[in-house]
Amino acid sequence: MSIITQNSLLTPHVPNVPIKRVRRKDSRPHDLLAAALDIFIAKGFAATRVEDIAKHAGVSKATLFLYFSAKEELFKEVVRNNISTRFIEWGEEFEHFEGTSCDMLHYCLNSWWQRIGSTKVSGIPKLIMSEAHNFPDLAAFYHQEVIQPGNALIGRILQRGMDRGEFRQLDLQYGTYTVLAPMIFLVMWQHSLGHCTNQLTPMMPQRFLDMQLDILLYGFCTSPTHPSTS
Amino acid sequence: MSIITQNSLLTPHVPNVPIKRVRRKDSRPHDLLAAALDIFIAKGFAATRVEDIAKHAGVSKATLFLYFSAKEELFKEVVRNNISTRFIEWGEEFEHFEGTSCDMLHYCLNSWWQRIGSTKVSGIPKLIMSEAHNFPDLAAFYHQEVIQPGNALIGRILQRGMDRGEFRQLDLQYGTYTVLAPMIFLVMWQHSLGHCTNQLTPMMPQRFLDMQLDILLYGFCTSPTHPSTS
DNA sequence: TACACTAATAACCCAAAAGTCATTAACTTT
DNA sequence: AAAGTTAATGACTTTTGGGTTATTAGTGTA
Repeated sequence: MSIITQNSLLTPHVPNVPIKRVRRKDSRPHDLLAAALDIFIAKGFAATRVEDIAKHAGVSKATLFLYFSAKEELFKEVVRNNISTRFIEWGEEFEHFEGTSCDMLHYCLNSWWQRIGSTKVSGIPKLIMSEAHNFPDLAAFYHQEVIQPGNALIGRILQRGMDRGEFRQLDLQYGTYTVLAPMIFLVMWQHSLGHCTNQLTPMMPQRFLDMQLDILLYGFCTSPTHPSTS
Repeated sequence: MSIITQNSLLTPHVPNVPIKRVRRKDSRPHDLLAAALDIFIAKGFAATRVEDIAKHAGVSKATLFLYFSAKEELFKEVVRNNISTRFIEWGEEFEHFEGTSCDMLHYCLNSWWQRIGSTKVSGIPKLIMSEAHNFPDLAAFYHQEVIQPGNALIGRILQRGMDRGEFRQLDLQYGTYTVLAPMIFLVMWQHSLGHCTNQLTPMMPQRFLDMQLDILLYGFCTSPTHPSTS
């Protein structure tokens, strides 16, 4: 933390030997967004220092502000890049989905796990839940950009299940929360107290999710037995 | 934020008129803990300024440090005062519980809601889940002081239910998580994105909890119908 | 080689905030 | 009421971190 810090991550060099400047206008935004994702996830929003992101991307803090007007804007862009895009995929997949609504809910949780839950991107929902209160602008942005489309997708599955007589008549809003809750719990747990517990009683997220899905479908479905995990 | 800030909350006074000092050695710790609870919950741990707590309690920052050696120690004391004490109550109540294990689980969630979930104290678990990663010491403390005893209590109910043939054979660990998840979700949601959603689609926690308990018991119990919410 | 053009940066500014300490003033005792 | 005790505080130190700006140095062109 003394003199050599600068650029030490990517181009370690002897102090007093001036650093070779590199011009890469095209790749900077991408590099910065990748670095931002890592650091935001590791530290949270408030605790992240913009300078760390810059260093991680191999540039100076001033360069970062050349490409993003403020810390909050940078973060928003990270969300758009890593999450918003997912909803387009899901939307299309759901459009053409063929199987039962049980399968659909199953598929929903599983693909969420593969694309978000099990990846580092899961740090973003955790970050938002954690800091929404201190950054109401970010909260509103995330609500509009992620929560609303996400809940709409879940609601669509439930509605489909009810329409096809596969699910009981459910309250859409609370039914959605019921699907959402295990995902939020998992994300929060793994990024917080999970680390304390895991040495003593390691938690296997897949297994947790399977169990939740089981109970969930058992409660939702009209037929007494539902098609178990295939 | 200029000259008058000092003590403005409790004893607003004209600038340049020196403040009357008050000596209340006995009540200071209590006052400071009460103030700390409010501010920590409102802002979170990192974002809370010790000086705000002091002002809220009607003393100077230096006075606070006279009674608590550091911000973290103050917070720990808040946890002990507001949560740890609850586990003594629950432990005793569970010792003498008479009814079915369904009732017991019902009672567990309901008294949690009344004593923690619906009160401002619910801000503490939310705070911990949010900031555990940045303050590993606090996380470890909370894990030992709250999570372990809490999980033990839940596990006790599940074990009791299995022993008495009321519940199916469940994995204790994941069964516990299944009970925990809706509580964590509720607390996180209400203290974060809940504020965004509540104007559009207000969520009624009681109703959410009832529904969760319903699904939960439906999945846990051996008898096809369980005693519904009485 | 000289000259623009602009990507990149070092150095700076300013505000916040945890913790410390010498000083002050309220209470107690005699 | 004078002296002693100690609760309370103002003022200070130090570090941190978001954002700005004047300067530097790559790159393409003639």
